[in-house]
Amino acid sequence: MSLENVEIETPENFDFLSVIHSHPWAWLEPFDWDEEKKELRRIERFQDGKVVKLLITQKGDKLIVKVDGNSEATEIRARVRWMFRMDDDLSEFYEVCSHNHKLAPAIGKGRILRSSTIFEDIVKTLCTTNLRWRQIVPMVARLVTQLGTPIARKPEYHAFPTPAQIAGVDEEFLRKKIKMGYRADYILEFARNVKDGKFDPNKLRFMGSEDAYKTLKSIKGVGAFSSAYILMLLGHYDYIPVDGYAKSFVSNEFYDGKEVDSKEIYEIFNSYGKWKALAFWFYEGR
DNA sequence: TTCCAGGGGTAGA
DNA sequence: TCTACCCATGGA
Repeated sequence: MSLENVEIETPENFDFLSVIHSHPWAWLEPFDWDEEKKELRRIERFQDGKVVKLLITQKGDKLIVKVDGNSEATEIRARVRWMFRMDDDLSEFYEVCSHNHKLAPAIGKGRILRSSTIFEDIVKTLCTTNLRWRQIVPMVARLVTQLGTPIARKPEYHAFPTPAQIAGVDEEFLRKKIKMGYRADYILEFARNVKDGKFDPNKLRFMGSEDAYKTLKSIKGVGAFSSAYILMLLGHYDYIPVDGYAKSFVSNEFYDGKEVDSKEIYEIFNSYGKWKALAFWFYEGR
C-alpha cells in the first residue's frame, strides 16, 4: 500500500465546509466526516475494480487528497472535482443573492456534495424517503458493507456497491438483511435496469432539466420530491424538492403558519428563475 | 400500543 | 391533475 497526496486547486468562492454541510451525504457511507479533523473520508472504487481510501481536507486554496492505495491521480482529481462541484459556475446565483439580504449569506455557498456516480446518488435518495435520519444511516451502512467491494487489506472499508452487486441479490435479501422495507423492490429494479443497460444514469448529465426530470420520475420509487432532489445534485435548480420540511419552513416564513402546498412554495421562489431550488435550499434560516 | 418520519405508487374521480 | 389510501421500518 502506498500513501500519496493529490492536490487540487479550489476555484474562487469555494467553501469546503459549506459543501460538507450542504446536505447530509457526508454522514452516509462510504463517506464519513470527521468533525474534529475537518476531514472527509471516502472509499472509492475505480474502473479497474481497485478500491482505495481517500482522505480529503482543505489547506489554503487547495484540497489535499491523501490516497491510501494505488490509483491514477488524474482519475482521483476528476472524481473529487465532480463530488465537490468544483467546476460549477455559480457567479450568476451569487449576483441574485447580492440583491436579497435573506440570501446574502449564501454567497460562496451553493455547492451541494454529491457521490462520485449518479447511480449512487439515486439509490441513496431512494433510501432516504419516508424514514427518520437515524434509520437511514444504518440502512445505507448495511448496504455498503454487505454488498460493496472491500479494500483488499482493510476489509472494514467498503466502496458503494455497483449496479451489478445490488442486482445480484434478491428482494428478500434487501428486505430482511438490509431492512429496506418496500424500497427493496424499487432499488432492485433500478439496479437491474442499470446493470442491463436499460437505464444509463450518465445520460442525465447531458439532458436539460425538463427531460432529466421526466427521466428521473420514470424510475419506480422516484417521485416529484426525489426527482427535484437528484436534479439539484446534477446542477439543475428549477424544480424545488417539496417535502414536509419545505412546507413547514415556507408556511412559517411566508404564510404566517397557514398550511401550504407546492403551488404556494413555487409562488415564493419562482422569481429566482433557474436558481429557485438553490435559493430555497440556502435561504437564511432554512 | 400507537404514532410518525425532510414520500411514492396506484386507483378512481 | 387531484385525492384517498396503502406501503415497511423502528424508535419514542
